[in-house]
Amino acid sequence: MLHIHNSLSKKKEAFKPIDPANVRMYVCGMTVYDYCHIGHARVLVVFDMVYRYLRHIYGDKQVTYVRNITDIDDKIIKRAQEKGEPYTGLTRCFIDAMHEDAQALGVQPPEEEPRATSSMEQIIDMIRILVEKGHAYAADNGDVYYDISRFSSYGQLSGKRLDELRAGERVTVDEAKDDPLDFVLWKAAKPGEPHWASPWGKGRPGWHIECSAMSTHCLGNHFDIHGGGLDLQFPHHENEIAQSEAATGCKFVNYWIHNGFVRVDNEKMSKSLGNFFTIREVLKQYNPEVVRYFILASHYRSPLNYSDQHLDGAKAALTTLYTALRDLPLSEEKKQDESGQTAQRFYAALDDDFNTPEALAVLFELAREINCLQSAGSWVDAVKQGLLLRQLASLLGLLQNSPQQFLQHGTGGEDGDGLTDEQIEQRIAARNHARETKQWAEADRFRDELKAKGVILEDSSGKTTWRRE
RNA sequence: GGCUGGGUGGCAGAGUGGUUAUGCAGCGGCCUGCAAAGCCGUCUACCUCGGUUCGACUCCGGGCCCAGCCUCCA
Repeated sequence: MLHIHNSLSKKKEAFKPIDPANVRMYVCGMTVYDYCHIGHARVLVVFDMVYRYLRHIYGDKQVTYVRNITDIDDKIIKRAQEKGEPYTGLTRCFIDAMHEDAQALGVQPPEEEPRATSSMEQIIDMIRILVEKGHAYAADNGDVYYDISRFSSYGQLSGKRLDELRAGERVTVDEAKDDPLDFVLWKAAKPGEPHWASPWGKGRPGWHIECSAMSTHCLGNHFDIHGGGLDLQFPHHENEIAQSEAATGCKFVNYWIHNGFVRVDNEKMSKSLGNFFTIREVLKQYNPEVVRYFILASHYRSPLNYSDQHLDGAKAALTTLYTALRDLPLSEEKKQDESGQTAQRFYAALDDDFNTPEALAVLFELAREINCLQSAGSWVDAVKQGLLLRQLASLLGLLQNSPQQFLQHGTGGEDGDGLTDEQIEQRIAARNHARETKQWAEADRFRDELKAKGVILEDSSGKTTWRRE
């Protein structure tokens, strides 16, 4: 049975869906004013894995995954002004880029991808309800604020207490607010800013309210899982709970999942620190599957240190797995029996709060078994286990490419050596000709030349195969 | 300052009150014309000080160190 570490209770809990026929998950997506970085890649990949696993348990049609797009906010407006273009052009560009990045990483699209600008009706509606219920107030400056004092359990998710927050020196005082901790639901538009009409005048939504409005609109007032990066826990998710529960009168979310940060040199990767690597930058150097493996090789709640060494390690590990599959005919579509111990251990690992490192360890043991079966000549069993390996790995979105494709062209970006497959094959033939007449120096020269260009030759069972390192 | 989370072998990274994580790297062997890949074997661990226990890396307490949140951020 699946257990999830719930940020709300800070404990591992058995996962019990509200309705097993429709398991509902909402994840906070991107604010689209720049390219996605590796931190965003982690959110995309981690929750894609969660999504895959939920569908495995409850059925493909029984899981609804919603991931929003924030396509209007201060930063978007600022960036568009800097670039001297309409904000819609800017967001369109980065939404497309995000979709490209996600697809490259093998991230399956969610069922719904609501955008703030397409959800104004629901957003305004929720603010109106909050005002009517006395949980929000319109200030003199045209903004509408959420009244924190009316929501008694505020701080539950982030483990914060109101008096402690107030004691902190970093809460900025805004004259228009009744309480410095009140947060904005509706921002009055300044001249020249994009705006929408509302009962409180022209303006745009605050950041937090859009997620409350979109999630409850798409998934209902009460749903199963809400996820996002750890940095959203406070104040974003805390505020979402306050807004949603005050507006609907229902419990908002049962399980909160937060993934850990990506770090660079032991420091959080973030836009504000400027120490980020964009996904597309990294993909010039590494195969997207390597990036995916790198992300899943750590537990989702642990910090993930980014470096070339770690990606090189991920590539080596993935090469080992693909090598085990290399010589097997894996075209068969038949589903493999999963009642064996290996598959059970794999699923037990994922059941334990999505322990992907443990699950990967099982895959390596399976790979070794396949290699042993192959060298023992047990081809039927080797193929069976090979199919099982690929079947299990599909839950992680790994090993779905052909081994040949990964091993020969998996370097990421272009094959940098300028050699075509035919040229490589020609040299292999020339080398094997030399080997037949025992001209070893000549044969080694061909191999060394290819090695210098990053092409590794391997002679096994009377055949020569090649791969790029 | 308040509140979280964490400190595991050369590196990365799981886990457990007494028994092999796993990957990469190293070493020895098998295989190979030689390699590579693969297989077998093998060496490096559990921040520190106390406590509980027959026994703790694993539980409890103190300390040190690191990261994060308290402000936009996945």
